[in-house]
Amino acid sequence: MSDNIRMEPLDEEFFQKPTLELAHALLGCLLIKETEEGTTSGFIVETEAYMGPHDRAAHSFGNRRTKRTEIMFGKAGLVYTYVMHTHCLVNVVSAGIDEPEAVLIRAIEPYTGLDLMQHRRPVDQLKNLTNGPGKLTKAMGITMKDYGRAFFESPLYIASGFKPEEIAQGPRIGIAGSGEARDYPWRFWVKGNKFVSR
DNA sequence: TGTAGGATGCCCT
DNA sequence: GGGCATCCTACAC
Repeated sequence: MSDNIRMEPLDEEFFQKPTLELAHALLGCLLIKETEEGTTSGFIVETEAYMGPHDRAAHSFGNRRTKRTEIMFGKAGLVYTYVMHTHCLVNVVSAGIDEPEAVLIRAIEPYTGLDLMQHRRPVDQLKNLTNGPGKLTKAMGITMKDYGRAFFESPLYIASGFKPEEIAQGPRIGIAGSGEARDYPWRFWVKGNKFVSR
């Protein structure tokens, strides 16, 4: 991990790359959320790509365009949050206008604001604080209010972090009912990082 | 207007 | 490994 971390948003252009490439590139980046309670941040260590109209596991499968998925049709770098059961999950919109693809942030390694994160989400072991998509949003205070924001602007943004030594790739999680799409190796993680969800 | 079903997490066997 | 909390969305009537 680099010791000269800059907590400044990446350029909008960073997000303008093919979705699978973006899912790769986001690993090691720093995710930052500023709230009235304080600022928390963590390095992205696990992502999943959702490839739009032809990906049965994607919300935008078949070009489904609803109030919920609308933001996926927007430009790369926008924030797509949605509620799953009792949790809020956060995605980075990718690809071009009218190409509803996205990258789900599945896990982060806590960096700053540890106290605030543990206050929001008390856990017995640190590794359980942010090792899942619903966990990290709660710890960082990411909610539906962030829907439609941009990851290249405060208060919820992504900065450069460290360059992962080795990246692993495999099938996505929690999409068993998505036919053949469940086997696509579109999940990426920092190999050996203990905050990866599984 | 009703209802089925999750890109989850947690607690129990 | 399985059940359930809990709630919004999508879609069927």
